[in-house]
Amino acid sequence: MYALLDGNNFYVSCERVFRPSLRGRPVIVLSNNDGCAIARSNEAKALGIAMAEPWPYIKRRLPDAGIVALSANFTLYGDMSNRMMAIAAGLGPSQEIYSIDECFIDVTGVPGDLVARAHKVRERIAHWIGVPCGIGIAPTKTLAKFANHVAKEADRKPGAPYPAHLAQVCNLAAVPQDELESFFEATEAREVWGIGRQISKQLEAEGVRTMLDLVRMDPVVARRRFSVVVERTVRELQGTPCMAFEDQPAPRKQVACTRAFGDPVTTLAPLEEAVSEYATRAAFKLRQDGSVAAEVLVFVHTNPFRTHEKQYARSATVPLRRPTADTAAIVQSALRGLREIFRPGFRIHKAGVMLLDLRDAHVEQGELDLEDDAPDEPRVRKLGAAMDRINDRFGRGTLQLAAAGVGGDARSWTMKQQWRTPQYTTNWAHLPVAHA
DNA sequence: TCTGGGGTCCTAGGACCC
DNA sequence: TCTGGGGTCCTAGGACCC
Repeated sequence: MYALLDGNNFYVSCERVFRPSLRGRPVIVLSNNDGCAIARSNEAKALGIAMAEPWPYIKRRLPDAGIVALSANFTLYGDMSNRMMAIAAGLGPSQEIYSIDECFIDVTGVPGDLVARAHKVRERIAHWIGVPCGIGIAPTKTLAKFANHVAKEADRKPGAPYPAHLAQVCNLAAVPQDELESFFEATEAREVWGIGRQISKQLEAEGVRTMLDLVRMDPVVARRRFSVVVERTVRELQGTPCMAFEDQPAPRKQVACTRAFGDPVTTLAPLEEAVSEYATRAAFKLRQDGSVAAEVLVFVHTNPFRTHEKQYARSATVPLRRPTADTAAIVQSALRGLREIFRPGFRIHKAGVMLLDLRDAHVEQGELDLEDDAPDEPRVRKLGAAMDRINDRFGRGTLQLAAAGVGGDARSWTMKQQWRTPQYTTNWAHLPVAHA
């Protein structure tokens, strides 16, 4: 038996904890570069603001709605997430953190009234963290996701199709079969976890419109007509667990740092700065994971939405001399790749660095040192660790490679973040000051 | 006259998720 | 003011091996 707990409108709820005046108002959080909406309060959803709707469109469409738009503050959300997850873990013996705002908890064998226990955890999170959340309980992960959906809808719009007593916490296993089927019938197939835009279109063509149609599908047919992925979803909806519970997160297989620019870039120099910075950040993530990379991929492309502009998109994969997490080696390789793919005459909109073919840093393939300039790995690692400690203590960017650029204002490529809120919980300098 | 059977590994592209 | 960023998994097809 699984529980799925997730924060309601998580990013907006985090912002509201520190600015209670935002409660009851339409609030949205924007993507990097203040591009489009990535989180919406219920009031914003009621205005018809869609996920990923570009901010300029929203403003033009709803100039007088009193919408509050905030730039994404991932440092804050990450810290609030850690706090929420720590309390959520109390729901059962093991937890899988699935994303920044949701986790599965294996509640198999937990004694007592599961629903009452879930309500207590919810209240504790609301009280201690200040973020509202919903909890769904069911025999499989896919059904737990649906139970969570029911809990949220019953809270937002009690009555039909989901009764008020299922608000906030919904244990699907306690819902009678005929009522359950009425829930399934009231839900479109595309709402199901794992059924996206393409598959739902294909399902519709086969006459599968509601979740009930999907539940009644023969898994063998699901596999033949679609894929093993759809088959698993169907089986999960029928109550057979097909998705592993991963309380020990598997090591990542790739690490990326990519950004769209605040203003388009046309020359090599600022691109080199940006790519150096992205490579530095990616290398840092890699060290945090305890991994090393064997390949660096760098890419640039123009803005694909500006169809009237000349388009250009290229990437280069550069093998590393030996697997490493050394910032200097990774930056050098990324820059080498960049110089290979750069062509003047285009308005470059986005660039990124990806580290591929990752391995465990503790498993090292020995080799004969036949070159004079072979890097001294232990010293390289010490240098990297020392830089990380200094940056951890004095702030990110205290020490950096000169390649990433030094001229503050000259860094025109940095993203726009016009309405960034303070890092309330992680930065002493951002603490509010009370004046007597 | 005319070309086996069984397998692995890699890659690109598609689909999905939050 | 004009469209995010970071991931995963699956599949088909090609190259290659014996």
